[in-house]
Amino acid sequence: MISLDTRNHEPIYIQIEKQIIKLIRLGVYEGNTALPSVRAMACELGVNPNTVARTYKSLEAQGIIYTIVGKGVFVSENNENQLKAMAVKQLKKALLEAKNSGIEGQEAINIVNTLWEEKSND
Amino acid sequence: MISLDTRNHEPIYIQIEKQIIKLIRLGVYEGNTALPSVRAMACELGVNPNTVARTYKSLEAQGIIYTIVGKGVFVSENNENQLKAMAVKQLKKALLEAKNSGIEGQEAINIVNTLWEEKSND
Amino acid sequence: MISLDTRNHEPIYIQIEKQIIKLIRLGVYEGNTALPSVRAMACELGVNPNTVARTYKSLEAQGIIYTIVGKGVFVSENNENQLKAMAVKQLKKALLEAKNSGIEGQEAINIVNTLWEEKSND
Amino acid sequence: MISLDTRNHEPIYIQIEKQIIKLIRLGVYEGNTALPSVRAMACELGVNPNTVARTYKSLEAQGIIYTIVGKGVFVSENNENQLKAMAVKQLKKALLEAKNSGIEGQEAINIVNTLWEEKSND
DNA sequence: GTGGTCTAGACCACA
DNA sequence: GTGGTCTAGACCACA
Repeated sequence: MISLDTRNHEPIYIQIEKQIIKLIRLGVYEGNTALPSVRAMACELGVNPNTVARTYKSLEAQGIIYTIVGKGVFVSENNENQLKAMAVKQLKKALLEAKNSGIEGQEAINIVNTLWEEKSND
Repeated sequence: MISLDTRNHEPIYIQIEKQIIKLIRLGVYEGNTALPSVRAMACELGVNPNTVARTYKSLEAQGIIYTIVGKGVFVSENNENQLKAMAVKQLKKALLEAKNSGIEGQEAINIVNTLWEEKSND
Repeated sequence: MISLDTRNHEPIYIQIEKQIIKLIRLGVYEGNTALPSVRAMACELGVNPNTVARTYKSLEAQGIIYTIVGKGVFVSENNENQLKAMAVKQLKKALLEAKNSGIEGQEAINIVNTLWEEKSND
Repeated sequence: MISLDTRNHEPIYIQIEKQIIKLIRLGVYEGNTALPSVRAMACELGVNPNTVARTYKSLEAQGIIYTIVGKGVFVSENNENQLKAMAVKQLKKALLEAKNSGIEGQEAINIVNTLWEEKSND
């Protein structure tokens, strides 16, 4: 369910992180259920366990997952609000850049309308 | 006119690039006029000439500036459309991510309205 | 009477250990009376018996409990002084660190006063 | 200036972290001056560069230092307040544990008085 | 078995 | 030269 693009300059551990967040958002990984172990995930993705461990550490630092040493890594409960807040924050940053690039509010709204009319795609 | 934030993890050459683009957009650097030489710009900003050279290379690769060997670096003419298209493309990408993160169109529009009401800030 | 916080990174066996010490201090477990067996305690807490065994081993190494093979695990007599001494030692260590971090004696006393005014909380 | 105790169960990267914080507090490393590079520090301490990198990442996450990729790692300015707040927080936690261990406020104050009378030692 | 730490060392972007 | 990422793999505490 997770695909890596090694040509992409985005670090692998970030690519994994983003896709896990998406999977949590979609409900594939539910609250308090275990994620694949570091080793299992690493094996599945064909990357080094250290790389997955880095992803998990980052997600834990954000409160999205929690680890129990010796038991595994688990999805935090009720992180909907948190994920939403992260998305809003990113959107604001992007919109501010767009504004600074000379895009008018009406243009931005037009783009929003066009994109949200289409069917959702992941 | 260009300010660098060394604490920001955005590479220096990208920070310079973005601000040159903004200055071109604002008309500070006009079509077919010369930009400061690599050395002059580097000296003014207190950075390594290699860094400015990297910025200019990137801008040239995008067609925003052009080099005349032995004479200097010049702003391309009529790159308004191009700069606009770049900004729109970036915005679309960001909005698509927001949509995939579960943000509703109306929410996005509300954020747009809030941000564009405020006074322009750089 | 013992509650575990799996999200806390403090190892489970240490959490159990601290709470047993507190229960002994509070007189819930009295001298020469038996603690629940490893299996009973593990079952009650929903943890692996190995984990409880580790706790008991640690408590025995500190002389707080003793084992009679085939009969069970018992609370040592007269360990008040010992528990007190342990607590004082830990406190001294923490205060020394605080002092080395530049905290003034008066500040420390103020914090003490604030904390001891409040109602005891576990 | 930094000494490691490999027998100590405290991870090396944490030991380094604590000692760098102390050196910053003591003014050995001043604001906006560079720390030894990852490689230099690793060489000096006889540890792997990755270990030092982990320390620096952690310090950066706490805002105590900042890195400029390609240039080095620098001490943040004005982190006195921050370092102080960290120390106070740690002290509060330790005092709360002491209180829960049955230590009386007056005893804690006595220990404070005893320790702060002595000459400061690092 | 599970995550955490650490080594040894490679390659990369950046300044 | 500087930090960032990644691999390969070892050893450890913990459950």
